[in-house]
Amino acid sequence: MISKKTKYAFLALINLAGQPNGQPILIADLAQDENIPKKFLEFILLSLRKGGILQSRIGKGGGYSLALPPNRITVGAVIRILEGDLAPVPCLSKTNHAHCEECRDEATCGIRLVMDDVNKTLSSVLENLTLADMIERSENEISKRKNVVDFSI
Amino acid sequence: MISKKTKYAFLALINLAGQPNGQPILIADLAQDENIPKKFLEFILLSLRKGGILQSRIGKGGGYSLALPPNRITVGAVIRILEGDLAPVPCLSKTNHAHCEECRDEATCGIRLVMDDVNKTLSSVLENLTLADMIERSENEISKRKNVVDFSI
DNA sequence: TTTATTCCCCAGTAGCTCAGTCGGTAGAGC
DNA sequence: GCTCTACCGACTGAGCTACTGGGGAATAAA
Repeated sequence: MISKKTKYAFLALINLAGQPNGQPILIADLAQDENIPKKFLEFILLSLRKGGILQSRIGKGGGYSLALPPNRITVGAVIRILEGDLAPVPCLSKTNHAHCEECRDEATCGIRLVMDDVNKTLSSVLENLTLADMIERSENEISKRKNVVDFSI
Repeated sequence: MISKKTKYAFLALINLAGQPNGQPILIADLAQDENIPKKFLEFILLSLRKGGILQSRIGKGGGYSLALPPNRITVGAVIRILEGDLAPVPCLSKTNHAHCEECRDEATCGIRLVMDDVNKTLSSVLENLTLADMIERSENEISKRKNVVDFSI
């Protein structure tokens, strides 16, 4: 289950992606638009900036904007920035690998071997889905529903 | 990331699967064998029994044993019993569906649409991996390593 | 150079979950 | 009826989640 933090991040990113020619938007406006607690959003955007997904400018006319085009912002990257490593067991984590104390032999541990499969599958799905997909899917769904309504009139 | 509870559960299940002709094993023995806090293991085994994966007998000669053959105990079922629903967003949960208050329109929410894909992929992977796979993979790895050692002598 | 604007950053907090622990109850077999 | 075993509810300390508050620092316009 993704945290609220991550969900807020996606809402913010979708909003930012909709901004005409990448114009910066203020934390305060974004917070109001998306109904996200301002201070919390501030922290989220900062994390995304440090993760290289957003860029910011201080002072008048400043704000946040995407640092990459939406089709290069993967769902996996966003989740990894906000939730940390997404390995299902500590011994599979690349960034902060910690071997499991319960494990007798890490190399032959069945749990690890099976979870590695899960991990690989999950990673590949999350790396192949992008912010652009999120937006496209949503738009497709909206127009599909609109057509249904139009026909039914 | 799976919790320690779930990892203990897999360790216990692997141990139980190795028991000759499904003989019951005591919580205390299992706890000692696998280095799991006894009281904690007690609760885990109880959950698995309620989930239909284990069966128990009280009194002398009692204990726990598998209620199903290892190839019918899926990794997904075990995780679901111990961690609860594995839906990535509350609005995708089948068992306790709660719509996300942030969401304007659930039907056209891009986050939901994309996460549904993730959810489906993850579910199908977890439902296709079983306790038998865990054991088999581990044994394969052990024999593979043993051969390497044999040849190197 | 002042001032308004905007992000940056640290510190704290209520409530919840995780990983257990304690103490007792109830059923099965001898 | 005694012993062995699983069953069950309540409790706890540490750490995490979802925030809130108070300033500080960079930037641009005046």
